[in-house]
Amino acid sequence: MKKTYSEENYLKAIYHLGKSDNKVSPKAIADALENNPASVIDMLKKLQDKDLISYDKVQGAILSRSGEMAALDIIRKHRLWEVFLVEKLQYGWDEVHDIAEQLEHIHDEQLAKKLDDFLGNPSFDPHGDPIPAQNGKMPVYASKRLSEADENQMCKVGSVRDTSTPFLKYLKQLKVGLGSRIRVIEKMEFDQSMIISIDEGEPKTVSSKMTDNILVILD
Amino acid sequence: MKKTYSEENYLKAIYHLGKSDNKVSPKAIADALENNPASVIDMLKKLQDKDLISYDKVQGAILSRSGEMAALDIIRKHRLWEVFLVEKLQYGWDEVHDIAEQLEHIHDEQLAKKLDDFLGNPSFDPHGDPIPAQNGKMPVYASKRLSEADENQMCKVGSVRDTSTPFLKYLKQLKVGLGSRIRVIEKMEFDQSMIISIDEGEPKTVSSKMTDNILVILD
DNA sequence: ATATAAAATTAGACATGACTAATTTATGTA
DNA sequence: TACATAAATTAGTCATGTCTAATTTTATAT
Repeated sequence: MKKTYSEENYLKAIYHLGKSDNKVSPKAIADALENNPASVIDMLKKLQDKDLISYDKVQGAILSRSGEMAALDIIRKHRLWEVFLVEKLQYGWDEVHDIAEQLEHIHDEQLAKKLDDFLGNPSFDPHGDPIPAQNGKMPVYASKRLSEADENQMCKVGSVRDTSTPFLKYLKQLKVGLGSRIRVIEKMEFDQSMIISIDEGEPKTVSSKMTDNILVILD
Repeated sequence: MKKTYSEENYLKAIYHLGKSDNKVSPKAIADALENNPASVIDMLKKLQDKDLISYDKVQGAILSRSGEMAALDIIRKHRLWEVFLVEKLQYGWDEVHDIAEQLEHIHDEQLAKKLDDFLGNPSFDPHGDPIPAQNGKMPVYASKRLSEADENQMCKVGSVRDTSTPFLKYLKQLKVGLGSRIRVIEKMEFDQSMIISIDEGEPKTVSSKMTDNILVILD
């Protein structure tokens, strides 16, 4: 039961969208995949026929057991390849997303396992995201969004939730990376923006869109 | 001017078929790609429109300059990935072809270069085939087909011309690998089969199909 | 030279996965 | 409640790359 490139991308998108507790609507999927809702509905029907998801207007799209395993398998491969690209090929962490997007679709029975072993069985990818095990289990570790940290709190960047190239480039510019130490100087009530100091540098203002997408470990 | 997966496969096939001096006919391409001549003709037209090849009934398909560069680029990537799979991920040389067939289509400006550096700039892939440089130049070394060797000639396996899984499995069974020493014991005039000794082992009979696809360095 | 076979070509169809435009269903607000 | 808007859905179209079936061209053998 091999899946097409497209099917795999839909399953992945549905998985990610399903993590937040909102219902996974055709519109949401269309936005995530940058295509249109009509196309999405066509594909949802196909995925439902293959028992990879269930879909109805009220519930939205929900991954079946096999759909979720398939999604986790793609995500596992995506993140393992990201580790490879950064650790072995010396790419920057903000450059690897699009390449991993392609590599994740390579089909081979043994590949993920062999790559995993070669990389030393990493638990997290270069963005700090957990790499699912073969059985689909996710390694977890305590973390909060930066937006949830209190004023004067010191914390360490553990991972980023948005791994799009523009966001990562923005972080690079701010000199924020995994492990960067951030002190919350002030939280603006009205728009949730924050003034922070990065690695004890001068204060900078960042939006809630930024702080919502950074996961930190509190000191 | 990025090429599709399919276009890349056609260019590669045309390149390989063009190496032997036969004309590259729709039939030959169809056989190589395991599809049918009608499909091939459709694609040849598209490739011609993009100036990647020229095609007419008499000459067959001929790669243009840009078509050849594109083909060499795919072959370069294919062979680099094969080195990676065998050297780093511990695959057997008979297992990697189908995976490399997928990996060769990954698009990224820097990838081939970075992979090449990571692998230590290898000149030959695990099957002994030369890896084109970025500029398309092929490393060369003297070699002949085993079928051209004389009786009693001692030689060393330098590469294989057919890298299909069935052929490689057959070689594995015969215990023939890169560097194996082969002595030609007898050549049968009538069907060009040969009796050979592999690494001084007991004599074995092999067909001309086999000896035509093994390249050797004469002692 | 001509019959026969093989190869090349054309025409028409199909699957996949996308699109636009029109329609229906929900949701939210005055 | 009723209108306005957003979302979901349907119908029809399109590009890509494939196929089969028929037809034409080329090559081969007697």
